[in-house]
Amino acid sequence: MPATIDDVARLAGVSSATVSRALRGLPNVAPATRDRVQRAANLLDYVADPAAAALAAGRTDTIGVVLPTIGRWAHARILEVVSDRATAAALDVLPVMVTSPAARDFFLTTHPFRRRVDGLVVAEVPLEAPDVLRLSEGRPVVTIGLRLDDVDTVEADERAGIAAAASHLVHLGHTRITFVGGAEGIATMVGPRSRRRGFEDALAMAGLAVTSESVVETQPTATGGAAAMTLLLEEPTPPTAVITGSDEMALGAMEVARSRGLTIPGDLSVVGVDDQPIAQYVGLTTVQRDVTAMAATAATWLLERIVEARAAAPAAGAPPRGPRRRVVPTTLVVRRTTGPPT
Amino acid sequence: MPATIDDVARLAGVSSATVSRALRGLPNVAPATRDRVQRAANLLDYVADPAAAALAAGRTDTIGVVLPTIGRWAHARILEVVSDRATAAALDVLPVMVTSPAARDFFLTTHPFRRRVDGLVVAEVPLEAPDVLRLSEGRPVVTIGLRLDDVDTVEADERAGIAAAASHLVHLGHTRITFVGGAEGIATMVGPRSRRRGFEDALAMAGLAVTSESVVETQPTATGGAAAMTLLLEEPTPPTAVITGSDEMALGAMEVARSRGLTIPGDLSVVGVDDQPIAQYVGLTTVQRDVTAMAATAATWLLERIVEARAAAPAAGAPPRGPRRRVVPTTLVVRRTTGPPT
DNA sequence: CCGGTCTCTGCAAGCGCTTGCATGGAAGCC
DNA sequence: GGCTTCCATGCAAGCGCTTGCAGAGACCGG
Repeated sequence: MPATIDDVARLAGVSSATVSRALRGLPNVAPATRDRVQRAANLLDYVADPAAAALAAGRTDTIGVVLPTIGRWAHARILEVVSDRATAAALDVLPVMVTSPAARDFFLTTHPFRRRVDGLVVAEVPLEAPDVLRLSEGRPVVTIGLRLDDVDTVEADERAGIAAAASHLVHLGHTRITFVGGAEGIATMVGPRSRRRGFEDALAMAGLAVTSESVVETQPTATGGAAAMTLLLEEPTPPTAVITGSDEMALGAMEVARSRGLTIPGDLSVVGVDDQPIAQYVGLTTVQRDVTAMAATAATWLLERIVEARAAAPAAGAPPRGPRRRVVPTTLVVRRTTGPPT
Repeated sequence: MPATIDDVARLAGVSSATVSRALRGLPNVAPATRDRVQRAANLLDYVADPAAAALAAGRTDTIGVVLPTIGRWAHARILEVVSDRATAAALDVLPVMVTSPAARDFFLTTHPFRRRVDGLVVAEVPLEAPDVLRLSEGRPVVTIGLRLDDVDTVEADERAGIAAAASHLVHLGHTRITFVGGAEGIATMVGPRSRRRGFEDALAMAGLAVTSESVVETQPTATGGAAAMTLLLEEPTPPTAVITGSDEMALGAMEVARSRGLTIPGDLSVVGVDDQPIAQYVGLTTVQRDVTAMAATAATWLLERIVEARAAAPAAGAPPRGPRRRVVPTTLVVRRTTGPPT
């Protein structure tokens, strides 16, 4: 039903090859011809069938984005920014959520992902190097918050950020500080471990002991933060300050504290991570991660690599440049949820 | 480089037609054959090229999701839920952001969207009926918060929700209540207008006059809410309560009020819309919209329509059932940002 | 035991593009 | 002015699947 390239060719009085070249802006098409073709295409409301184009040209004009969720702020923002950049480059975006191990396996084995994309960004999904290799099959990959050999990576300097947060609390006079982490055990993901290390750094520097009780683990959600806080408040000497792995967790923790009658920051200081827009409006002290910059960098790099790959296809002599790395700085934003212990 | 269907066929000792049928679970394949094919496919790590399949079969196994943003909570959540449902049905999702009029035009004219999807959900993007017709070209469409003739639609009962919020404020004793709306002027979108109407309903019922000053318009973001609040506080007799069009706007407004030294809810009561998870943790009184249910319904309907369309292709005798409509109820959730005026 | 039914499989024709190669004519060069 | 070079275009061979059609057995009942 929709017009095909042959319809356009007939109407413009040229061959379909010329239509293809004209519409894609390839060289060696006479201006007058290009014009005529363009007009014919407009008249017929023609757009090339992406499936046919993909099959013939061996490219999909799509980039994949692998994320643990879409609903959580940082992930949504990553998808949004990458999507923006991709659209500007005339590429589509294929988001895939890999939340559970089961989803991961299905995705790795059954999903025709690798056939569908020209490149992919993997954001904060705990995949091992072989998995990514399998997914990409030679296509360009950029990861966010995930360090793999020979793969472009952008990450936030969470270690420094958390260290700054911890030392901020120390200077305020806190001595019982707990770090509430989310998913610290995943090997390939840099965020969790480096957050924890930053925490230990700062405490050590301040001469405070890092006991097994000063670090707890939970889900990286508001609910997880709430659960952890509940447990902490049941201890004989609860902390006077907590640093959580995300703003969501911080809010969850705060709500529990409040409902127990604690004032913030009087009885409890709370620090989050991300500085999502909400944080400003609720006055949350937090370690700001420039998620936008991370996503933009990842998108830019990926697009560059894709262009490279296309150009290199005939030449086949691309200098195998080493992987790019970028560590985006973090900033401690002090607001109203931290103060001296009373 | 990757294995093709012929590789599998050769290895399994059958024709490619049989491989195709076996792998897709079509009938009329001997169990033993199916097994052999499956094993060969596994061995070669074969997955069918979606582009080739799409071209041959005339379907894309993809659904499009058109949204104004991905970053804002409700939109991210819609995308997440739809994506979940689609994955379960072995479909991919193609998100497209239509934020500006320019993006809209590009999208409508240049983007090969219609060729890429088997159906689409349009969520809170102000598109006119002809636009949607053009996009869908006969494919199934479901809209969220957007009422179009002959198109399945799911929406929240925002009118009732806002009315409940307004009457809640009236009962608390407020007489100077302002509604801060976002994008009320868009004709096809039901949310904005019905919110406003609900507001007027409740005020009229309470015998309060709806003046031109009791409704203001701004951007549907935190910044927009802040800007509106700033203006309101400069008036000689500012309102003692505001209802905003979203939780984000409410938070923006609250922050401005706080920074001016007003207490909440003492000096100012604030109500939002959505009840995103954050709202609970900041104690925001809000009109809860069940975004998850809306998105799930939209996804379910769309998938049903797609299945119908596929089945009907040979039969071509589908009873042209009228469009489905669902209005999801809203609930006023009273928390700590509303109280009697002092 | 033979024609009629099923079931399973293969053949081959596309699906709508892209692109290497060939062609013809115009332009450029000495 | 003849010959090379280059530009604009067309031809046609795929890209890797799906699917209508047909054929070959297997099976069945009378």
